[in-house]
Amino acid sequence: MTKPKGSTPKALRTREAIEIAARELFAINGFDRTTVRDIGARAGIDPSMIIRYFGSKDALFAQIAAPDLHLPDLSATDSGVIGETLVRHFLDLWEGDGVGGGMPVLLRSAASNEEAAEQLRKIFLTQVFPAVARAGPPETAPRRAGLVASQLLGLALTRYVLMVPPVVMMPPEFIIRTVGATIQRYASGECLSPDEA
Amino acid sequence: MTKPKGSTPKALRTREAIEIAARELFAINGFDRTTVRDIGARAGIDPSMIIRYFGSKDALFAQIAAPDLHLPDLSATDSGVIGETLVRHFLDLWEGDGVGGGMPVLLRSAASNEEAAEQLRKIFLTQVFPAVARAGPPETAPRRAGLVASQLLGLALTRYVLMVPPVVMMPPEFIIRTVGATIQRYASGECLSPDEA
DNA sequence: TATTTTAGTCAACAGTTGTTGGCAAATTAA
DNA sequence: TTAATTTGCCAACAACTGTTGACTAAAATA
Repeated sequence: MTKPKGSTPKALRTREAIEIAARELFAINGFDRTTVRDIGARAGIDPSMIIRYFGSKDALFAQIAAPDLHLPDLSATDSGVIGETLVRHFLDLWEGDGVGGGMPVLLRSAASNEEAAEQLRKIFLTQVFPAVARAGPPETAPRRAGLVASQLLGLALTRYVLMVPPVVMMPPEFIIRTVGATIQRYASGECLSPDEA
Repeated sequence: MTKPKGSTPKALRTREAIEIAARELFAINGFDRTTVRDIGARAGIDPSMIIRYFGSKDALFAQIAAPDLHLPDLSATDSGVIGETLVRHFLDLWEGDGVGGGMPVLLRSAASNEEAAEQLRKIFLTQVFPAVARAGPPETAPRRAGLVASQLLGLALTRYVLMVPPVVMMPPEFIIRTVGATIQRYASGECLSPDEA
């Protein structure tokens, strides 16, 4: 035994270097415009290593672009501040360099990469949907979650990808208050007629 | 004289065929994943014609992706239905196959194409901004327009590009009412403190 | 009709892409 | 230290990219 192919300390270090470089480049340029040669150059290793470590460029992307949103349990928070809580959480996630940085990666790539789009729908389904669902009547849960997603992703798109000037300049507290109020209305369902599923 | 290089009826027909094919493919696959060979095949002509007619792939894209939103003059409409009017207008534009179809094209491509992103910012600046500006106090105009853009583009993103199921299923009247209310709040500035520019 | 101009095709170019096999160097295990 | 693996680099591949020039067929002009 004792033949760990790819788990020696040196291997783990370069493996992580590749992941970091890939995450940065995918976030900046998207999937298509990021080449394995670019990633290799940034990680300081030969491009061929990327294939040997991850099998293919697509496989590498799949491993990079799986962010955990760590959404808070909204059923526990005061129902009056659900919107603010959600927006604050997302801004903290996106503004920092944490693992949630996988979100801009997906947003940049989802436009032309069906796999990335599927990944984003999955995140929406498994993380945003349950969190929003508990904040209102179950019948209207899909629509409430859909509206929340449209505003939240629109914010991320205009602020981090398209970089529309006034949206970029807005201080976090301002966004939390204004957009938070919208999310609040969507999530609670106060904007829906009682008879529409 | 009488040497119109590219204005003979036959030339105009194939030129239009190229534009149509390009518009469709750009909208479906985005800029990067659309090749001149694909466009040529769909238009039924040799790929080299595309270069001879438009100069380059980028030039073709620039001509395709310049949609005119034809936004209504909101200063003339009742200030109470500004939101609904705007959302209804965008849905009509996007839902149909008209010239406004250039919007999904841009949205798909803007993620990885800086030129497309710039184009989208330009459209925002020259069309959405003025329309929204007249609906409230001038000092808050940039922020109001920014918020409007974030919700409007988020709607287009989730409904036409990412195709988040519940957002796709929403009937237009539902969107006009719910999202329209949000746009109304953003555009009028009723969600802003009076002292924040 | 004769002639000039244009539309269109073909083949090929130079560059870039993801990916692979062979070989030297370094690290690990004994 | 010596032997066994594995990390890493190099060169090259096949496929695909946008783009170009030469040549043929068609159309417009006279």
